[in-house]
Amino acid sequence: MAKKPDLLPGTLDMLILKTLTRAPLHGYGIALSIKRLSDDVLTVEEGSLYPALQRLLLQGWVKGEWKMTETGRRARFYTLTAAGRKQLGIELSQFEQMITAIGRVLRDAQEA
Amino acid sequence: MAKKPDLLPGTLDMLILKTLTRAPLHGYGIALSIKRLSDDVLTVEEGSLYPALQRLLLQGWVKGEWKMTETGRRARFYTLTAAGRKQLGIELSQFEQMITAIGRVLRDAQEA
DNA sequence: ATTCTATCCATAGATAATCTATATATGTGT
DNA sequence: ACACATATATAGATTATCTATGGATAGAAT
Repeated sequence: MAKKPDLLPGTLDMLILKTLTRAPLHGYGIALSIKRLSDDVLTVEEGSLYPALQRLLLQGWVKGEWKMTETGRRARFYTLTAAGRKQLGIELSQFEQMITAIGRVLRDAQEA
Repeated sequence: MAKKPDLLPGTLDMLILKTLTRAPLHGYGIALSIKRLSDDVLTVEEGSLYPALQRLLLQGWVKGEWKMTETGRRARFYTLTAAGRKQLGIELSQFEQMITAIGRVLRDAQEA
């Protein structure tokens, strides 16, 4: 039985950046948001999430601040930076290009 | 400058299997076909292609036979097996599910 | 009180997929 | 002779993800 992957490799950073366009969120919240919006199809494991957030911090695409949640827990909230917003644009257009290209191969495009 | 990937990780096997539904092909031909159908967006490097073909052979999703090309070269032609056809179906539906789910996150789906 | 579940962070190690680079060989065109 | 397209293949590096932990706190349930 071929195991179903939790997400499409290469898309996690884009999903996180997109999620942060709505509002700053902590890691756990990001994971929950992606899971819920995707109707439980996409699951972001901690072992993928936190390394990804480290990557994004290092690139300067997000910044992090420790704050309190509404429920009185400390959590690190991530905010999209201007560079991050720009990066999201790049990733979105590359992704769309890829998907379109894959679609052409899958639909067995005959040359015009 | 973020380097643009040649393909979306996790999609290569599917693309190869799909390509073989048209006709048996050798490795080089598969790579060319994908490149052309995708309008040069998807490039399959040798270092990705041949390991992928080994995987597919090992799984029994394709079989390989040495033959002569029209131009008189020996080349290994790959043919889709019944199991391969079934696998392609699985991968196609998983892929579509993933893309749909990613689309929901990217389009910022509000709950109904 | 204690236990369970949910919330929250983070890392180590394994696994898998892809890319870079290289090696080999033949046929065609110039 | 030389370049280019055709054709296969592997070694090694890189990167991304997953599995499996480990910790800590809050709230609800028993």
